[in-house]
Amino acid sequence: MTERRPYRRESEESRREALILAALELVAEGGLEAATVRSIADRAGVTPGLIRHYFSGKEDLTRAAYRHMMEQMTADNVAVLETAPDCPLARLTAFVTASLTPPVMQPLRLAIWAGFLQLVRSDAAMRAVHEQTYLGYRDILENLIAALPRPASDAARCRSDAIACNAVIDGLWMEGSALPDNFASGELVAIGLHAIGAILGVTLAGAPPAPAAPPPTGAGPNGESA
Amino acid sequence: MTERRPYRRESEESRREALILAALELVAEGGLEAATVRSIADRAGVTPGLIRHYFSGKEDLTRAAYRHMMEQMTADNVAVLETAPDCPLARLTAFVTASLTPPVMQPLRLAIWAGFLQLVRSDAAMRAVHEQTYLGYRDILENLIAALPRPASDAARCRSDAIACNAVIDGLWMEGSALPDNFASGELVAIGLHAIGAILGVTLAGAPPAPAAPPPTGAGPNGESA
DNA sequence: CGAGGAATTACACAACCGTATAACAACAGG
DNA sequence: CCTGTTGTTATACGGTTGTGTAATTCCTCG
Repeated sequence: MTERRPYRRESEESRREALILAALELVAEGGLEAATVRSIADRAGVTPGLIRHYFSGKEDLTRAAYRHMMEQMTADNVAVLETAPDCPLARLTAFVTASLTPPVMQPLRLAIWAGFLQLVRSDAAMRAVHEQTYLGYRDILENLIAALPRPASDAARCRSDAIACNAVIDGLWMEGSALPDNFASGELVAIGLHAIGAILGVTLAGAPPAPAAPPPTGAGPNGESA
Repeated sequence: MTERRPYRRESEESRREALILAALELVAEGGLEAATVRSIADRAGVTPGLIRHYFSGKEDLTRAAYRHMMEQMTADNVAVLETAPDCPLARLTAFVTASLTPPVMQPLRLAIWAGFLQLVRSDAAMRAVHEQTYLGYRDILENLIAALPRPASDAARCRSDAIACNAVIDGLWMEGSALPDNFASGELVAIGLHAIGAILGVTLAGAPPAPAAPPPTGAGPNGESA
């Protein structure tokens, strides 16, 4: 006669979050295929059956995890705007800098993002999440650009500029995450600020707000500070 | 008594290529997890056991498929330079345009690229292929930039400019592939040329060489023209 | 303090995965 | 035409996957 494992009842919210975080960790470490129901449950400290109690299936959990990461990534990026000064140039600089430094720019996040991308293509619900997050990010960028003191600020021009600047950020984010050893510290931020400044016709001073601050140790795949 | 399936003997080269193409198609359609030995063999018109006759295992086939796609992608992009005129501006314009139009910019290619990215992180051999392809592409771009008639063409400046322009291309390539419905035809090319022109301080005429040419029908995931 | 209900575990099951191996058949050389 | 080689198929096996279901235990409420 084997003894049944003891357990504690917990709130639906904390259980769901624990399962989502476990899934994200596993995707970051070994790709989507490493995030099986058994490994997720094991890392979350529960048994596999519990997943189907809080999610209708593995696909449901996967969608929730993807939405969680995308929202937190945008939130991390937007957070810097709340403590940024009123000067439009400084706000844009802070936003771009945040996009190209941890915790937003992290190899693990690229791994998660890429791992989910295949689902974005095939699953309509996940594509909606992706589209909403992407357009939301670009909208913030477009507003920052529209607030700049520039001679001509056409509406269509602001859209094009936002797409271009977003591409610069995405491209640098991707390359810096995929090949972190090929770039010096702060190099990508300087390049990004210079390129975006050239596109917009303004000068973005690349004064680092925090001089070479390393990422917090022991952070999870989303850089959440516990 | 069931009848045994008839078959034809074929060369090692054609069999290997058929298996690689089948694997790429499946990764493009349903991600890495869709490319099982059975589905690959089925699409290639053979039985699963044959895979292990031409490859030491599934991992071996996966590596070969990744290398095949990366090499063909670079080749497609470089091909336009052979028929481009001598004018440095026109050559850069053609190169950027090719990077942001089919067959290089294709949703299926982004899917394949993302599907393999997790292996790039964990497998040293695949990371080497990735790094070599990326740096090779950027090197071509850097040479095109260095050839431009510009006032100051510092070596370090050329490197920074190449990284920035590469980021623009990568970002637009990614966004255009992930959300193809959100951009008008030719919009990404125009934005890319304008942004890169602004970064480099030159004017890139966005004269479309082929007016609204649709991608070739029935092309495989690599756009190979049979 | 006792009972109801729900959170959690435990177990079972069919389907699928990659791999190994033996049997067969298509083609080449005599 | 026949025989040997080997490309190819067929089949089997252990392991893993996602899911369905019953049993159990924790907690709340009366």
